[in-house]
Amino acid sequence: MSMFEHVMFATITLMSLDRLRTGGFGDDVSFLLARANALSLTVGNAALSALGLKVRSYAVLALAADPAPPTQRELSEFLRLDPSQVVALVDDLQSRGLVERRPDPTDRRANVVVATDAGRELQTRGQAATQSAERELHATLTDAEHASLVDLLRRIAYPD
Amino acid sequence: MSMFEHVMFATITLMSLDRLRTGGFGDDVSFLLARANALSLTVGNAALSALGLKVRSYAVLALAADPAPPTQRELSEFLRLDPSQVVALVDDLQSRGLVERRPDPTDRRANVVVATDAGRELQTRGQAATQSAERELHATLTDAEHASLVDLLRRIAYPD
DNA sequence: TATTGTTATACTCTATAACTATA
DNA sequence: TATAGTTATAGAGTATAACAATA
Repeated sequence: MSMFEHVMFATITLMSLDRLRTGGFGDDVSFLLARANALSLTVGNAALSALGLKVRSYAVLALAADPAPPTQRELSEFLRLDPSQVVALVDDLQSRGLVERRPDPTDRRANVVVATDAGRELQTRGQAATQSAERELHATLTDAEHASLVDLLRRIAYPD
Repeated sequence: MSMFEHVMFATITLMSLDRLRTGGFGDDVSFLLARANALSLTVGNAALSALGLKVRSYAVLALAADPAPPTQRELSEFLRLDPSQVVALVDDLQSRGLVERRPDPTDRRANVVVATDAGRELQTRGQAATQSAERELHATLTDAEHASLVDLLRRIAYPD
């Protein structure tokens, strides 16, 4: 079953799952987090696929387009990826001319990953695509609720 | 780098990532969702590993322990797993005597997955382990905020 | 000595298609 | 004709260790 079929099928048959989600388990934060994230990933990847990007590669590109671009090590920590996975992601984006590896002036071991002009252009389009997809996913949330969700998630995502 | 080392390292060096998460991208709901879920998964799997469970297998076990246990198809839809993955998960739990496949009285094609007594006992212990881990992860949230988070996540996880 | 990036490898998870038995 | 479960297989994602260059 393809992911698309799965999503459609799950939507169509969602009514029949009401009894499962009322069984106590369906209110588990970790479970809701997993399910919400799975939906978000599916929708995000679908929205980015026309640009040849996925959520992962878009995240790297977006951070590389930041005024203060990250080293590979910082990408690894921030995105919770193993350093060896960052190598593969950056290799791919670099081979497509979207990012460059530049020597870190303050540490010759480190590479700063910085978006090219083409990369910035694609990042802008990717941002529009993901924001549109996100709006669809959060359509029932008011602005205040959206802000509240960001605050609560941030406190879990970045335990201080 | 092992997952444990990664978590420790990420905690220690989190301060140095402040500038990344203030770059606009760090407030993305989809990104926060991914990061919060990754943390939740890591903590949950760690808490369950002593019981020989992971978040995935615990979820199946918990649903099988429900008074109205699910069919494999329902597990597939609810957990957003391909039916073939459910086969493997149930095979594993069944080989350990934690769940049984029972014929669905209303549909001879379907299997109802129901927890054994041993499965229920392990599920109880798993619930304690995950709840404890979850409390740690959400330590800074008040009860009202926790309830609010559940409500908001549920509206994203189950688009009605 | 410790850290950054890299390579290689094994492992887990996910996606896809084909099959069977029932509906 | 469609659905539930199963099997097999390929692909994507992840974990682990070892290495060269640099701190």
